[in-house]
Amino acid sequence: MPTASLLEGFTMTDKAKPVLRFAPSPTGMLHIGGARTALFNWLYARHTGGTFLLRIEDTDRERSTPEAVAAILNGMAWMGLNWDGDVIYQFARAGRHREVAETLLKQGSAYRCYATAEELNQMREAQRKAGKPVRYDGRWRDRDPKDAPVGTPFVVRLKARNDGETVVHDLILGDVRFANDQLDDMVLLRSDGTPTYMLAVVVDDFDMSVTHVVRGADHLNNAARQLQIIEAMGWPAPAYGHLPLINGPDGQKLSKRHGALAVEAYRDMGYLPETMRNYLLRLGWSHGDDEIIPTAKAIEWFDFGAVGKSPARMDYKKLDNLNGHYIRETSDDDLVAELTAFLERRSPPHILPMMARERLKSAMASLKERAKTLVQLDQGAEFLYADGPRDLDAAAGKILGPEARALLARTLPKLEATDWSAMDLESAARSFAEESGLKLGDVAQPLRAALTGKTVSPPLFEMLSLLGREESLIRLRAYAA
RNA sequence: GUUCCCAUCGUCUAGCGGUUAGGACGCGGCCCUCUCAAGGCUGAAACAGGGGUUCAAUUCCCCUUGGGAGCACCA
Repeated sequence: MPTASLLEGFTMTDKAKPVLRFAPSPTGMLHIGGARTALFNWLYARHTGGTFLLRIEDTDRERSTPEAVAAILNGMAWMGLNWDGDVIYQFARAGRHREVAETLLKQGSAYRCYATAEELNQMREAQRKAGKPVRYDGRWRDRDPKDAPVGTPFVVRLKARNDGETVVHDLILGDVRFANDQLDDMVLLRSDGTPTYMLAVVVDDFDMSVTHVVRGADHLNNAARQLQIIEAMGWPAPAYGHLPLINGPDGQKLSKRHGALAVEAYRDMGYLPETMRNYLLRLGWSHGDDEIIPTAKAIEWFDFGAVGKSPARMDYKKLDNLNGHYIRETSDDDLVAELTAFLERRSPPHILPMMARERLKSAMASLKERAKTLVQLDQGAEFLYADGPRDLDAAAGKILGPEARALLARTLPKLEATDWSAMDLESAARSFAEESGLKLGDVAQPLRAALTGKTVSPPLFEMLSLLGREESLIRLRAYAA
């Protein structure tokens, strides 16, 4: 029976609507795979008007940390995945889990196993040597409890059926069948009396009225085992959906070696949450030929039927392209705010002066065309941050040789004669180039190098005008000879 | 080893028995152009292999091969 106290938190739960959950274990950051699992759960809940719960699986006291919990919550918040009701902490429910184990024990669906760790290791070793499948051999399954050694610690194991088969009806993979004799008697309660994950998920999902268990495909095998517990308790089974895993660009398992696994790392690399949602969604899910799928559309369209079955690889080039799209799509004001916040998050924080923000705002329309990430946006905007002559980067230094400096010097009077509007500046430069038998580009590149310190920038004459006559001339004169 | 899952361009994918096998990223070319982008046009690029089923297989079935996951008193 569900405990009353637990259900109180979910008064908003509509019994007729789906209930989904994301259930990470707080042993590390929210990584990209977890983020996608959370996203798919969230999308389906929002699509159906159902409920999306967050449960922290912290039954492993050794490895669970408060820092990891915070990281997961932050990651979810950044991704824009809001959950309904309060966060549920699994460890707090250990009493209830034990209660279920007791019930199982009482009704004969579970038994005490007194095998020691060394004993089990030997057993597995022998099985491996003999080339046999490695699994618990059921040595205490049918023993008379009277044989139990007194005062020895024991675990509680499920007395699983070993005939017939268990079928996982999967929303994504279809029916997956497991012969019951392949599944051994899993531990429900450890020798210290704490519940294992296998027991805890089943009990919590039932108590939380979860209707759809959607998680990584690494749990597919577990589904069969969990179904056995559910069957033993006579509970209704949830619908399952196992998402294919995400691999690294090389097709191998996504690991630290590929870098940047935590969702926060993507934030720090300058990706927008909307980009991450769109990218992760398309990694394994499709809607015809659609590529650009804003979150609102995703909610409208999402369904498990269109989830692919095969594992996908991360493609950073495509991520960049998508991010560039969403950066261009973002309003100039919002981007200034994003970039400002991004720079302030840095260590050490970079606080932009008011003047720089003003310039940023004016230049943003041009700047954002050229950036795929906030990092690139920052780099492209650097020349706006402070006054005075620019330091030249390598390429700009190469351009501003003696000849170019002389040309720059000859160009200056022509510019000074204008009203410093972009249009006037450009036509002055054009006619000067024509008179000198040069192309506009020949005249423009030295100007650009001196003005920005780089060979790449937003349109030159716009930038001259934006920086103003005074500031521009200071920068240009510094390199005119 | 064993159980389970998967298999269309380099990558993400559309396809749900009959298609010139489509789109996107990336790559090449052209156009635009003060640089770089953005944008437009365009090119190269795929049904892992072998058996069946069928008038007809990318599509359905089997095998092989290749990837991946699970096999703990972790989750």
